[in-house]
Amino acid sequence: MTSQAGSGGASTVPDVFDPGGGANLTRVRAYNERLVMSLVRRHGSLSKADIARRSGLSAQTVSVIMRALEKDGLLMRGDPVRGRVGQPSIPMRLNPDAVYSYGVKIGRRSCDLVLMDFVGNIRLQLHQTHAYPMPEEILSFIVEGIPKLERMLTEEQRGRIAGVGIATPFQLWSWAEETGAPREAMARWRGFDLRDAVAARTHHPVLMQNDATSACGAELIFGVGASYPDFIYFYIGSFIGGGIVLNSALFSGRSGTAGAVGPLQVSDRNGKPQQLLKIASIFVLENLLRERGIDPKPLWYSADEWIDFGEPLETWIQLTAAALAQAIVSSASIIDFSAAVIDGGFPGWVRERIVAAIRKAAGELDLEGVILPDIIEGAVGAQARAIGGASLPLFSRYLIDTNVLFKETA
Amino acid sequence: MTSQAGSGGASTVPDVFDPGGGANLTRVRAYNERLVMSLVRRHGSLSKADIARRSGLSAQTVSVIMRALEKDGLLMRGDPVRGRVGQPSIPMRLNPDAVYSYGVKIGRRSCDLVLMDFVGNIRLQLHQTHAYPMPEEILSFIVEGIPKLERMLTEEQRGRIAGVGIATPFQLWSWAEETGAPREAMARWRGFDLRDAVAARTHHPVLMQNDATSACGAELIFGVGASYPDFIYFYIGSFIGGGIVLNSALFSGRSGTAGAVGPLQVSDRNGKPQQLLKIASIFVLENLLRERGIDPKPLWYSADEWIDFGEPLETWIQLTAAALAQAIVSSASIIDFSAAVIDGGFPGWVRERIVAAIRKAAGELDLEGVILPDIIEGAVGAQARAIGGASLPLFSRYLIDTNVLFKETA
DNA sequence: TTTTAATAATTCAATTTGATTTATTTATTG
DNA sequence: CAATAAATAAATCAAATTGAATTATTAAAA
Repeated sequence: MTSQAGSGGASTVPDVFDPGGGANLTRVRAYNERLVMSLVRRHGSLSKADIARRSGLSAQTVSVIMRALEKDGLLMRGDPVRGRVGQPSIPMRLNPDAVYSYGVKIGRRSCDLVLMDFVGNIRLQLHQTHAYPMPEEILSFIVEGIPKLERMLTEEQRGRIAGVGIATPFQLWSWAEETGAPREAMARWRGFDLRDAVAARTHHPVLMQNDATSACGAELIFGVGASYPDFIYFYIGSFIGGGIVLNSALFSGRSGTAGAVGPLQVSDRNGKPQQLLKIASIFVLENLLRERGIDPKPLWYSADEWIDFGEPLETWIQLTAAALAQAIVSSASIIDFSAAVIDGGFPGWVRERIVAAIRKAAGELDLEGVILPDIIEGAVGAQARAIGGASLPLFSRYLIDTNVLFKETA
Repeated sequence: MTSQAGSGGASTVPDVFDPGGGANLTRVRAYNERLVMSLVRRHGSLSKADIARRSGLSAQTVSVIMRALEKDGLLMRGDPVRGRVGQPSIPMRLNPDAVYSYGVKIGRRSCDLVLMDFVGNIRLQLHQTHAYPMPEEILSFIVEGIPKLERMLTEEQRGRIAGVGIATPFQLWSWAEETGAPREAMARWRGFDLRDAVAARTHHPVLMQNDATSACGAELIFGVGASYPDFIYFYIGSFIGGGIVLNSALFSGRSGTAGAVGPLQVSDRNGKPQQLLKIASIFVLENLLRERGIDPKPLWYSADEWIDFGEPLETWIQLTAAALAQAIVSSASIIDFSAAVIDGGFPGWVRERIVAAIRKAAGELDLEGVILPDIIEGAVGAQARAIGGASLPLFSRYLIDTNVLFKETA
């Protein structure tokens, strides 16, 4: 039965890979608490009886859990709802001030530090622009920015900060060529562990994740996640990236690069196989503009201030849409996603045009045997990456996550 | 924050999609029991202390669980292992006779009914060939075959049958054209629910799953699953199909079609975008042989009796490998699979040549930004689909499955 | 060769945790 | 006032953990 297993490619293979660890009572409680909070978050507000029905837990269990969460300040009771037979129900909702967390977004032209509350509102914010990102500069921006923001909080509020989540492109050094940053300068990112560096200079827990994956996470918690249990997310930035949600959970994979989407093979307009990121990225539009003697700078001032560049923009949109349509069909035949979510560093009217073009292009492909996912626009907006970063510490402490139940077996 | 969510494509969208239900004590126990059995299965045999270390559960808990499983006849104790300091350990292994289950494979030219034991050995077997599969014939074969096999078992053994698992291609009627079956006859599969029909005529629980997904499941439990926590699986039959394993669990997706892989977009030799199944399927080889005036029948007698057709076979292998290489790279940029497993309805030497050709072809693609999965041969062999079918009832009752912990909230 | 120490596997008994069950109270509509 | 639904208190039950004890073995010292 288990005769031979092929000789494998290059990497070494673990002898036997164990499934997750065991479950116990304490973990069940932690899991159920997170479940309750996730349900409340999803629906805005729910009564204890509602939660009991939706979770399948007994009313008493839910009552105990929710009273504890209320006592901890995580939940707040709303005004009793009358008008139906029986005792009025008391809707419970998340206390926006229960938990804060920092989100950092590192971009090609700018860097953001935001303080987000428990329901996803940005409360405080710092912004810095740069010609190209440098490790030392970014590090100071973060570790000096944090106390700067904290001076605007009370002692009590500072105690409710869950941590710092950094959303950054991976392998920053490989940007150099296309973005015009000096190669030697960018090479300094190699071997520089930003997470460790920040962690060494703040007492908050620090988490780091790919920027597109983070934006995807923001969409899961605060955007389309409530409507779609699984989706593939594309974030069109300087380079296109993405993320994946399965069973209402961010799936980042064994190596953390699931949903990278950039290297997806698509056919270009000449029918040649090509990587998706060589077509559906903003740097391509930038080059297109330069070729036509147009100054591409307006692309970088602010995502909301693009001007309509006319023909080159339309050309780029068409090529991008054709490539994304293929990518969506391919991904749908691997995982039956219920939606493909499109967002990026551009204004809403560009996103709208891209989505419309993708829908059109997808309709023209051979769809036999595939169920085409709903192709929709992202709902979170320009700060998706920073918000996704900020939600990392929330994920790790308050949001539903199957892994809460199982022990680490290291 | 949650302003607009795009207008969606065609399908209707649920208002809010809830996460899974709550967890409780009984379910924790059920989960831990399955975990113990999965660990024992993976490793062949393990002592209680080994299980405690690997699961993170306390020694006492493991002791209680395993004694109960032994009492139920699911586990057997082996000979004490001496030679190390301390009390000798008692290796526990699965009792092969603890549970039996039926597996059905419906194929283009034949149908199999097997009785599998708890460790994946086929104990009894029926085989039937046909020009093309017809609902009534298949149904009689199954419901008459079951009592036929059961007459060879003792009363006691019959009581230990977990159920029937059917592995079948979906949408059988859409085969007609390429396989030369009469279109009207195949149309009878439309609206025929084989699962219900079988369930109505046997007292065993009946489960059904796509044939390629089933083969993938067999590979997970009895094949390469122990070495790779996540992989994409390709089964090259009349039409190529596949399956997906994530976190050591079969992922079949919302609609059950995850891992269908057939509609994956790849470039054909002329650079045109084409569906994978139009290139990497055995019916293509069949047509190739016919074009050259060669009788393709040897393809269908038995998977192990192919003859070397020379040039047309080599051509098909090269085209198939080129297409699969692209499919693997695309899938790896969506999910960072650790392996791509190749199997199909052909002899081992063909599989070997295909895998070698894929490795070569993959090396020639643009791999920037992707980690190429190990490309390996399937380890289970010709009966993978039937074995995968038979393991469905095992999955549903004895194998680890995160869902065991959570309530159905319907 | 005998004795003693160390170690590992296993199990027993008591404790703790947390969900469920049952019964009760409260607030509302019709 | 009857019916109904929400919420909760007390008692019960299931299962994992903790700490201690038992058993079987090897390794090393006398």
